[in-house]
Parts: sequence; structure tokens; C-alpha cells
Amino acid sequence: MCGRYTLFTPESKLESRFGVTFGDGFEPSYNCAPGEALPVVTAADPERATRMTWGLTPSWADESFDLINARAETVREKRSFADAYESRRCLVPADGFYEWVDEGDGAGTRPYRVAFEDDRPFAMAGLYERWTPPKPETTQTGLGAFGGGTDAGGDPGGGRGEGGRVRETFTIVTTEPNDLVGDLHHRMAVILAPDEEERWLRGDPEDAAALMDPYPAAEMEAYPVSTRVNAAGTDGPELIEPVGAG
DNA sequence: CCAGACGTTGTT
DNA sequence: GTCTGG
DNA sequence: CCAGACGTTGTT
DNA sequence: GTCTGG
Repeated sequence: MCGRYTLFTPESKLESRFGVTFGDGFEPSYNCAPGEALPVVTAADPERATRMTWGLTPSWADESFDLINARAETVREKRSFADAYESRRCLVPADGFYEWVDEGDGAGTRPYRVAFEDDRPFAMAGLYERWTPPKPETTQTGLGAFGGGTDAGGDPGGGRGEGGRVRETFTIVTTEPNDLVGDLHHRMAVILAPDEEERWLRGDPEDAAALMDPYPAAEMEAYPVSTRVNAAGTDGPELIEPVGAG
């Protein structure tokens, strides 16, 4: 899990639920996919949700790195995640996620939606990173050709959306499934209870580690949906309508 | 020491 | 088969 | 996660 | 950047 999720709860409800604004081009989606810019809540910006690209790129990596999940069991020791785990944990708002199941009937995989029975939004445990392009190649021999230019080349601008791109990316932490999801898959996103969210965001790393357990299955449901959700580009409320299980 | 990897999922 | 794009 | 591409030369 | 492998 978690390679696709939903976030269609109206903006106003999300704002009261998470205590941040969701401006910045927020659009509800029934098909949030890797590579898309999606809202996350960070301690660094307590006022607003920030849109980041799903697929974490470590600051030292080349741009092609994109890690959409991080295993809870090892996240603290892995080089790709250790930094972010220590100081850049985030909440990934969602109101459901999809799971593809091969039911062994030769029909390939079938998508299921997993959510709370009342479709209320929740937070998945996430980590984020900021990535900046490598400094432009300076001429070797001695000082730079043009007046010994030190750094400060491209764009010093600290804000987002500057000329030289600063990529902000996130990943979703996974753990063992609960009883409901266990019937579909052997991994599940870490879902935080509302009273755990603050500790995930601002608690010390040791305390945060205790939060990465499977969320109880009570009050959750799973049901098959149309394969229309397979294509990442499609969207619309029909994607979460139940279909026959075959 | 330097070079090279650094991740998950799923599938075999 | 494997990587890229969505 | 799934879907879809996966390549070059030369020409417009 | 930092760890692992040789």
C-alpha cells in the first residue's frame, strides 16, 4: 500500500479538521497519484497546508529518486529517510486509499477503496524533503572565468516556484495491515489518530516511533470500485462508487 | 582508503 | 523486462 | 499504485 | 550527506 488515495472532503471541512488553510491551488481528488502535487501539513508552516510532490527525493540524491513509501520498521535507520524522520515529519490528509487485489480468477487485479465508514478525513504519517539542483558547473582551472564568481549563481529566492526549481517531496510511511486491510494486502499506510497528530508533527523522534502501528479496523470499511481508477489521470466521484465484487 | 549505494512494492 | 509519467 | 513507453535520422 | 562494501 499506499500508491493511490482520495482527498475529496470539502476545503472548509479540511481546514477545520486540520487547523490550516488549503489554498495554494487545492483541488479535491478521487485519485491522488504519485508524482502529483498534493497537500501536506507540516510543523514548519502551521498556517497552511503545503503542496508537495508525492515521491520523496533525498536532498543529496539525483532528481530521479522518488520514494513513495517508507517502511515504519526501518525508517529511522535508512539513509534516504533518517534525516526527514528526525526533523521533517508531516501529515498527509486523506479520506480513503485504494488497494489493488489479485483475486486469482485470472481477471488481473481489482481496485478496492479503504476508508472510514463515514468517509471522515484522516492523516497518514508522512515525511518530506526539500531538494535543490546541484550548483552549476564552474570552470575548473583556478578561479572561475568570469570574475571568480562564488556561489549565489542561479536563484537565491527562498520562496516556492522560483526560476531555479526547488522540489518539495513527501513519502507515506507504511506498516503491517490491520484485520480489514490484511485481507487485501500485506502493507498499509500508517494512519494517525487525531490525538497522535501533534506528537507526530512536533514530538521527539523517539515518541513519534510509537505511533507507527496499524490503525484499528473498527469503523473502517473496504469495498471494490471500478477499474476506472487504474488510470491515474481519471477523476470524479464515480471512482468511489461500490461495484459488484465478482 | 575510495567507490558506490542510498527505496518500496510485488513477484519469483 | 523495466523505466517513466500520471 | 497502474498505464504506457521503450528509438534514430532527418525533415518540417 | 552518510553508510556499506571491497
